[in-house]
Amino acid sequence: MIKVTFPDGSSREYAKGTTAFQIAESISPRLAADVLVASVNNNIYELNRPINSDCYIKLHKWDDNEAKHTFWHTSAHLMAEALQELYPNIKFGIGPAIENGFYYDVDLGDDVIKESDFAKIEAKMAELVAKGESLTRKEISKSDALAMFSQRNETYKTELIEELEDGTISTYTQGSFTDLCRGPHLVSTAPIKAIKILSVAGAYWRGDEKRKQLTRLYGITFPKKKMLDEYLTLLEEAKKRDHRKIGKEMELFMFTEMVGKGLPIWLPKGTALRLRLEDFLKKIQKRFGYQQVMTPHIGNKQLYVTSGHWDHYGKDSFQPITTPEEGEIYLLKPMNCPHHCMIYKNAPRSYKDLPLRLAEFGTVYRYEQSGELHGLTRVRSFTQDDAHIFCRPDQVKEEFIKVMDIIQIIFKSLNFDKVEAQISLRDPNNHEKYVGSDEVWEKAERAIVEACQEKHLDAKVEYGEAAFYGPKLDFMVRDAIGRRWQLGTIQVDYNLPERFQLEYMGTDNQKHRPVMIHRAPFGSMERFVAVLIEHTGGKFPLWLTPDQVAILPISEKFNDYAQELQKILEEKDVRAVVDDRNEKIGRKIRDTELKRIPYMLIIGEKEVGTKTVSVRKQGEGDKGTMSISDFASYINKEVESQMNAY
RNA sequence: GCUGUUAUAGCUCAGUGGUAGAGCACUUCCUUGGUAAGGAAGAGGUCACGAGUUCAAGUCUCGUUAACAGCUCCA
Repeated sequence: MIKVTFPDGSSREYAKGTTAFQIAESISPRLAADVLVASVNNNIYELNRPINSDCYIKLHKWDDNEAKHTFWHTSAHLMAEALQELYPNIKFGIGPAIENGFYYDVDLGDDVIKESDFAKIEAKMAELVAKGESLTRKEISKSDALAMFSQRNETYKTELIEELEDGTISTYTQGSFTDLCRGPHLVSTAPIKAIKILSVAGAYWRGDEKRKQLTRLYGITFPKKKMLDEYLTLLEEAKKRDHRKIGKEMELFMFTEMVGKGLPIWLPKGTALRLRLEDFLKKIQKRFGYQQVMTPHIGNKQLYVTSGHWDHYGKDSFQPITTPEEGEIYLLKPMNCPHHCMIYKNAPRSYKDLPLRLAEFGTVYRYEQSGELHGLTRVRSFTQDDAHIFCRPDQVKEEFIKVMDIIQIIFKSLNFDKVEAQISLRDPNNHEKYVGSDEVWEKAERAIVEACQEKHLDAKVEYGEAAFYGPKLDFMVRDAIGRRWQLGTIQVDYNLPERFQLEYMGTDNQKHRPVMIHRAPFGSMERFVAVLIEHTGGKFPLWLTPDQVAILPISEKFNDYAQELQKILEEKDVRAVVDDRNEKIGRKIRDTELKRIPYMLIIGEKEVGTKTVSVRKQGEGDKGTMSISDFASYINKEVESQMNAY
């Protein structure tokens, strides 16, 4: 007998070799029907795998991620089986479960899968599910695996097998389809009741641009049709928050082919919003001892040769600008740091001058690959809320922590609660990619890790993600459909001070090298505003929103009073617009609600007579009447409390 | 850059090789109203751009440009 312990602490005895499914059955038929996979001592087990020793068990139903993951992994195999029947010459790459669904990378030879083929594939998958095929696992030796897959001409699979260790290789078979796979899987495809192929795309084999591009087919499945419908509805809803859609609706920014792709144009309302964000940060930076600077949009090529950027990015950038004067070469600036280094060098610096914190809303130009451009989140011209802190080595950690504080203030005051932090370090296997000595890198990496520990920041460490000149700490948030974007960033740099020969005079009357910290709390104004739009669905906080109040006269007779009111509010720093159209009040309210303006003032005979306003809040309805000055101070108080939240 | 998809009025989108459409927005007129769409009329088009097939192309083919999803990249 073996002793099986359950999550609630209770335990039962079963015969050796009992399966998780039998255990579920022994508890309740309902559980047996719903359970998809089990964790046995924290390893995922198929339901039909015998359990041979005492263990801790957790039975997973759909709601557990373990179950979803297994469900989708099996669905990937099901899709592969369908593809094998539909495209006999197919070769398989890999087919994992992902956060929402699964994909399979396949080589179709000369065949092409188009969106119009999805229905056919879905139908074939459903047909296979109806057969009620079960999945069987088989341990297989490396030589047998190689023989089996090379006989089938599965070159991608054999490449994978070559890298596996003998004794750890297994296959899963359902129907006529056998896949190299570690598992685990559902015991049968029968629970897969709702199937949707989502999209098709190219994907490089093993993520390598230089290798063959395979066809990647994305899909998602559910145990119930209703769940699929709900998921698709959720996707539709998320698309309504897309910053590109809202940006157009609210007239915040635009693009035009005539100016060029990836070159955003800020419209008046978007500019107002952005300037308010910039002012907000400037105020904080002033408190933290920063000084604003301004530098040109181009710089001499020599500047970037010195910084090292020319070597690293010269070929993949906007190409140099030449002048009528022979030999003059300029580059559009792709970052502000070299300019700021020159500001540092403009005067001899003493240890007493440090830290020197130079801030600039610096517009930079980067030649992003055309397929990478994306709304405001990835553009070719953008403005960094950049600053460079030049400090003594002993000040690095303290300065780093102060920057973390600024970033926290910003995220907190804008209610960004789901921010993920990531420490990006060197790829330990490939030091060639980076400039600077090992010693300097280790020092910088240690400073970041220690700062995070000191601030109790739960940051994920990623190797190989560092910039070529130094390690960094990034703050990421997700957009409407779950894609991650980097916003705030802090980077320690021992490299540029070296290259630019930056110095300061120490207490010992000797020259020393300062350390440089690059930082941008928003990341870029473009990307930050994009993410802000998606987080708020365009309903910005009162202090930020371009139009705070809409004045809605009941009829044209009250338009004059409305104009007067607008002026009074403007004098008290309240941003108001008047809707003087010849429309009924119901219509004006509806249109204003849809424009996401936070407050509406309805004025008619009553209000004109008593010098009052009838207040309506967006999304909440009628709030009653108050005097004009009461309303203005009410708005100002709300703005103030939002801005002083930090 | 690569794979797939898309491009028709300011916006959202119909359109079967045979006279270019709808709703919203816009203009004018009527209506002068009390908390989410009042009524009527009008104007608005190089069907992204360039070739080709055809008696005839918004529609079919090819190329270019841009956008969308993914891959790769992201100083």
